[in-house]
Amino acid sequence: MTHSFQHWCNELERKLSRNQQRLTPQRRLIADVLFAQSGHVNVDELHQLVRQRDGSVGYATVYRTLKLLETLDLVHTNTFVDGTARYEVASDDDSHHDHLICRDCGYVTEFENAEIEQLQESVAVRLGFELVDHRMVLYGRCTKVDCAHRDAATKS
Amino acid sequence: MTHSFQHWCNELERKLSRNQQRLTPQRRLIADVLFAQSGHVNVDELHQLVRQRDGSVGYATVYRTLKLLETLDLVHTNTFVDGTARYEVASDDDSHHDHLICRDCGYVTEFENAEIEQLQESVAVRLGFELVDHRMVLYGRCTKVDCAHRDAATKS
DNA sequence: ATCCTTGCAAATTGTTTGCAGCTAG
DNA sequence: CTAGCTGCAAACAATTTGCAAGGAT
Repeated sequence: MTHSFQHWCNELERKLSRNQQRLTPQRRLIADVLFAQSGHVNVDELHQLVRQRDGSVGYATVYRTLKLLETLDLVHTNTFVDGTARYEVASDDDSHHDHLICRDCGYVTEFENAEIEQLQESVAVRLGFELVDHRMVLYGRCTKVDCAHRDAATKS
Repeated sequence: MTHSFQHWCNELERKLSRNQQRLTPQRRLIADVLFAQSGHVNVDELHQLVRQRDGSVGYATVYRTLKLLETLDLVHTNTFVDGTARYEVASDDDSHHDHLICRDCGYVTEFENAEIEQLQESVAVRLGFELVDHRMVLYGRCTKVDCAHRDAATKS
């Protein structure tokens, strides 16, 4: 499950100071905004949201901060929605969720499935690999006549 | 299983002529080179290989041809190796394979697993979607001390 | 003082497009 | 001829980088 911003931010500060790096106002702000979004923001969207709170933050800083957060393993990246990099806060525990995305409206749902993960593990072993990570995205369509999530698409 | 170039190329010609499009020498050459590579070539590599046989073929033609082949469903695209688009010949039947990629050497292995696909189907249904497609990539490491595929990496 | 960070602008990278000439039917 | 196709160069979009100035320790 996702934890509190407080906790996540402490984690961030701790990891930064370990490398003589600083939790600057810009970084804290970007982290805050990213955390507030439940997930899958791209750099442009994030930058705009950040600017609403501090108009002086530059594009490059958002890029650099996200890359930093990624190397600290505090956010995860994916590019499956529209090719541009999108970010989401990494979960605290070692749990891993995958994504199901609607081809009609672009709505993204998250899910976990231990059974599949187990099979992935055994596939890897059978092929002589130690499984480190995986990415899985299901593409589908709402089964209703009118895509139930179509509203969600227009908002983005 | 993958079929013969002959067959695949006929398929290409047929689909092209259906839309008053032509199987030009350039397109045939690109198709040939792509087919010869077992898979996962990017545009740059492909372009260089093509140029070895015909130095006059332009970059844009390679891009356009690949996009064309993709819309005709004769090749598949993926970007999971290094972010750049990579291509592989689409399989004849409706079988679908996924990829296992070594974090150490970048070697790509393919596999099929019906059990996982079945579970994906049921996950989608449970969430109210009709499953259309999926992408799955496993990231691992060779279990040997020396990555067994390291040589393959240096060649790319 | 030192060294991390920032904002800006310029540079890169991967990919797409406009256009004039060429080619097949 | 007409329409599709090509190569080139220019255009684009996403991301990265160099640099001089600002700020924390």
